[in-house]
Amino acid sequence: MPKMAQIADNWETGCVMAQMRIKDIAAEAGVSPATVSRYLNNRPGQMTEETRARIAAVIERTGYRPRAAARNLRSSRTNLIGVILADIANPFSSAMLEGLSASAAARGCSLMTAISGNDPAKEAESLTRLIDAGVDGLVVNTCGGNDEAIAAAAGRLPVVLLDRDVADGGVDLVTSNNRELVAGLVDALAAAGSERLCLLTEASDDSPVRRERAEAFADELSRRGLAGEVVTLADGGATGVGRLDKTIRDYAGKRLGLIAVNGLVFLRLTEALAQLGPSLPAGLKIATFDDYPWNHVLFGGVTTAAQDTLTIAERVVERLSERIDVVTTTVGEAAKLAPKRIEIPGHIEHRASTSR
Amino acid sequence: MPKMAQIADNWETGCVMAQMRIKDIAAEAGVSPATVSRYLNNRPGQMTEETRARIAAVIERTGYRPRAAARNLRSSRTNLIGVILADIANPFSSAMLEGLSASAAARGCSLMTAISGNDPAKEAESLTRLIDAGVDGLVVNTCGGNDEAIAAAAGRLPVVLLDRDVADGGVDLVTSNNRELVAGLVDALAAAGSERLCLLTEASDDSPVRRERAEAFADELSRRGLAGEVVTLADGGATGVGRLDKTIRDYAGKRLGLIAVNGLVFLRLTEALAQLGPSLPAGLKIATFDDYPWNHVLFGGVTTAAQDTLTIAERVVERLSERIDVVTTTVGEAAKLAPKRIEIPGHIEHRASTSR
DNA sequence: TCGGTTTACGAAATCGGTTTCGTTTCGAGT
DNA sequence: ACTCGAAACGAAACCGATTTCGTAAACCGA
Repeated sequence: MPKMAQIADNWETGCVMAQMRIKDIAAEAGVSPATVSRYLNNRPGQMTEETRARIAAVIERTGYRPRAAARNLRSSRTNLIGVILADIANPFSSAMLEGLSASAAARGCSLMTAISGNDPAKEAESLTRLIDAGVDGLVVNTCGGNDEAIAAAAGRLPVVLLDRDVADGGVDLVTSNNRELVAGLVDALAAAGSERLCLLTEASDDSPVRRERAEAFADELSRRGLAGEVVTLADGGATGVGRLDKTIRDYAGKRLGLIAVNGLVFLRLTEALAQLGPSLPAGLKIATFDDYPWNHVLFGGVTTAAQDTLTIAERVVERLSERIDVVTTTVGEAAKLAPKRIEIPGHIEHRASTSR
Repeated sequence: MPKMAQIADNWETGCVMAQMRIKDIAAEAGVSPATVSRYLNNRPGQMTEETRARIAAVIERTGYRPRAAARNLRSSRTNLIGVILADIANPFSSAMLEGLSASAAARGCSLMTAISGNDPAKEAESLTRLIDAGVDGLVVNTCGGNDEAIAAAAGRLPVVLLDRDVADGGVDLVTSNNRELVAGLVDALAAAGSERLCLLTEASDDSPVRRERAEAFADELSRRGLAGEVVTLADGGATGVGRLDKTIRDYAGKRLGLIAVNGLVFLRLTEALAQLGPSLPAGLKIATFDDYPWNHVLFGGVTTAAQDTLTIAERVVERLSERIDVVTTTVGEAAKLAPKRIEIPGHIEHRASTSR
């Protein structure tokens, strides 16, 4: 007769049957807790096929599930991945979360998420909260302003940066190949006959991503000998729209091509264009980063630099797993993985807004 | 001299200093671990102000953080809230996640998230994975098809449903006041002069939310003596667009008013309208559920039934906390909270698409 | 000054797994 | 048949906090 946990009768009674412990299973199967543990984690130390079957049967029958807290305590591993996102309203982040969730689940891990809302203080707080909660590793899409804290965290546990790098750069980073995407959009506009190109950005956005895209844009222009500039919009609706409006009017009919550096800027561009009329002014071509759903619909389709979010997510989790394995395997400070920068190719969705 | 953990020297050496345990802190402060624990959880049993200060000083100096796994094991509480979302691409879900994250953090909890992607199998798997991970409670935005499993889960731990109910209904639910929102949109269209109203839905969407909105729509029409119907689009782009297109052409010029039952349907509506021309056909008025960013921009602004996502999130966490407190406080099956349905009022954003 | 009640705190049990280490058993080689 | 090495498994320590229970000191009114 097994020793029962709590109030519970366990079997064929249909009643409460709360909380079996590993020793109950062991007793019922006529083995030791250690053996059941080995079964649960299919450990190298094999066991008789018969033993295995007996344990399996008992677990099946009782519906036993090991308590994670106990396991975590002893093994100091939680199978939890912490994710800090700067801005969940951004579809890039949503898509990323879905991808991360799937990739993590495939490895038996769950996600603990925190959202900074682009607030460095919240981000810092999330960092410590997730670490305190005992995550095995951390995925950070930083909003900036915590570079030293993040680097410090990366010294204490596996960290992989998502899309946005930190200053000193000693941390793994997975990102899109922004330079090639910029080149692709410039290609599309040039092919559509644009002679002068503008990259539209926001003043408040000083992220490495924006900077990288702006630099690539400038390089690309000079490489091709095209005219153009980076137009920085003031923040807050009105001014930005006014500025845009002016730019567009100035160049209307002059084969202008516009690239929105991200989806938000593109929305503001749309707003400005709406004042001119619902279809694109003649000769104006536009393209944008970030594959938002409305890009399929607005202006009959907007040419878009789409990131391969699923692959990015998969590689982030993959890299994080590598680090986690290294940490839990190796002993000292030996065998540290060198920080790595992983670029995932995106692609250009050619749509009506850059047709000739 | 305190007994040190692991390799670590702890103080003013600037070196590794890994992993202090509560007994190290206790030893260094000259008290027992029990007292330190009381300090950490500021327990009723007070301590001398001097003792408190001494412990605080040691913790401050050493940067000690209690290991969550150990705490979880003993107290069988994790301060983790599980969240299962059906479709993260939906801005409603993103907004909800942000709200939940904030509300949970305010209560010292973290979020474990899973995304079902509208796949019942994934949802079921997420359910067990989160429960196994030891979450204190669960927030579920179900995709349907797991009603019994969810009800069963609600019997074992606190569960609050988000936006979508389950069949038998014995579970807490927080949702918007869909009936009033429907009435508000009908109001807006009627005020704009629409004589015949259609509610556009998708065949594949058989969610309780859609049903509730459809019923409310029918009721509202008959209450006002207005003509109208629920138009169900076939799924998959082309057919749906064609059907829409036909509906619109049939009624064009006849003071037709359209309501998209959700943001996705609205996008498809936009697609169909794009074929007719970029501005709304004369006499056609439109309105939609879900406050997506593009609603501000398309057609000069689309009248929208906006849900109060922040309040919904706050109330979800609040209700869940209540249940968690009850569970951890009371002993037997006594003092069970009765299931509760909480409706959070939303509001109508009146924009250009329903101006006269 | 003396019983009686708080208050402050320590010793030790406890949560439920994992892991180490040792013992027994089994099979193969000579 | 006997030895030896590997395989299968059990006993007990262990992870690091919380919590119960007990005790000594402080307080307090009569």
